[in-house]
Amino acid sequence: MQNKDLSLLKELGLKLTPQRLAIIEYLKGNKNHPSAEEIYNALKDRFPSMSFATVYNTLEVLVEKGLIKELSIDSSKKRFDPFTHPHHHFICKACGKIVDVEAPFEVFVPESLRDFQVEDFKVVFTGVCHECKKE
Amino acid sequence: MQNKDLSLLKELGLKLTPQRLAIIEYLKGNKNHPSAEEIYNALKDRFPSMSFATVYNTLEVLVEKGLIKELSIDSSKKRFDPFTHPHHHFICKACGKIVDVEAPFEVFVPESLRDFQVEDFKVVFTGVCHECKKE
DNA sequence: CTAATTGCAAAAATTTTGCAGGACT
DNA sequence: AGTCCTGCAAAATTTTTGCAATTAG
Repeated sequence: MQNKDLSLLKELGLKLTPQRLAIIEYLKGNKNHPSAEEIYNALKDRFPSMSFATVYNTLEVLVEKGLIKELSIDSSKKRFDPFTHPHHHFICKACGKIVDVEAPFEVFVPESLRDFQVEDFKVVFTGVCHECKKE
Repeated sequence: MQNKDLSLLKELGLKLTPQRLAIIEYLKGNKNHPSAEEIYNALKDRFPSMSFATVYNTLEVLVEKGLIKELSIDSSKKRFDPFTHPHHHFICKACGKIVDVEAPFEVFVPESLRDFQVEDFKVVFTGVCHECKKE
C-alpha cells in the first residue's frame, strides 16, 4: 500500500471518497493485519454514518486491484494486509499476535509437485513470541 | 485419524455414538479437507435427523483431542484434516483443490525470529495443478 | 451530468449456544 | 443410573446484496 496507489485508483476510474481515503490511510503501514470489523471500529468515530457495506466494498476493490492482500490465517475471520510484497507470518499461540516475517528465504519445492505449476508459497510459523516468553 | 483413536476416545470418557462414528469414518483417510457442511451433507442421507450442532460438536471434540486438525487455508470457512502428522498444502487457484504435500523439508528460520520460540511451520503453495494445467 | 459509491436494511452463510429428551457405558 | 450426546431452534458472527439517495470527477 503505497502513496502512488492513490493515483492508480484514480486512473482506474475509482473515486477517492473520504471513507475510502480513511480506510486506505488506516491500512497504510498497519502491521496488525486488521479485520473488517477492526477497520470499521477504528473509523466510526470520524465517520459515524459509515456502514460495513462501505468497508467491505472498499476492501474488495483494494484486493481486486492488488493494493492489499486478504489473509487466510485466522479461520474465524478475514484479515487484511497492506504489505503486498512476498513475506511470511508468525502467529503467537499465547497472545494471537501475527508478526510479519520478511526473510526472503527459499523453500525446496518437493518432488510430488513436479507436474504442478508452483507460483508462490507462504510460510506460517507458530510458537511463542518474545513478549509472551517472558511470562 | 487412526483406528486406535477409537479406543482413545473411549478412554477419555467420550461416547461412540453412531453419528460420531459416521463422522470419524467419513474423515478417515479423506484427502478433500472437507468443511462442516460437506460432512453434514455427506451423512444426512444415512442420518436424516442429524443436526449441525452434532457435526460441530464432534469436530470440536476431535480437534481438542488432537485427532484432526482445523485448517485456516480457506478464508470463507473452516476445513478439517484427518492427517495430523506434519505436512503442507498446495492450493490450485484454478479449481480450488487443496493437495497434501508430504515432503518433510526444512525451512530456514529467519534471524528476525531469533527471540521467538518457533515451534512449527506450515507452507502453503499456490499455483496450477496438473489437471488444470492441461486446459 | 453521470457513473461510482454510500448507507441502510435485509439476507445469506457459517458457527455457537441452551436446553430438554435420548443414548451410550 | 448417570453422564454424555443429540436435535432443535434461536442467536451470534461474519459477509453479501439490493436499492434509493448522494457525491466525486
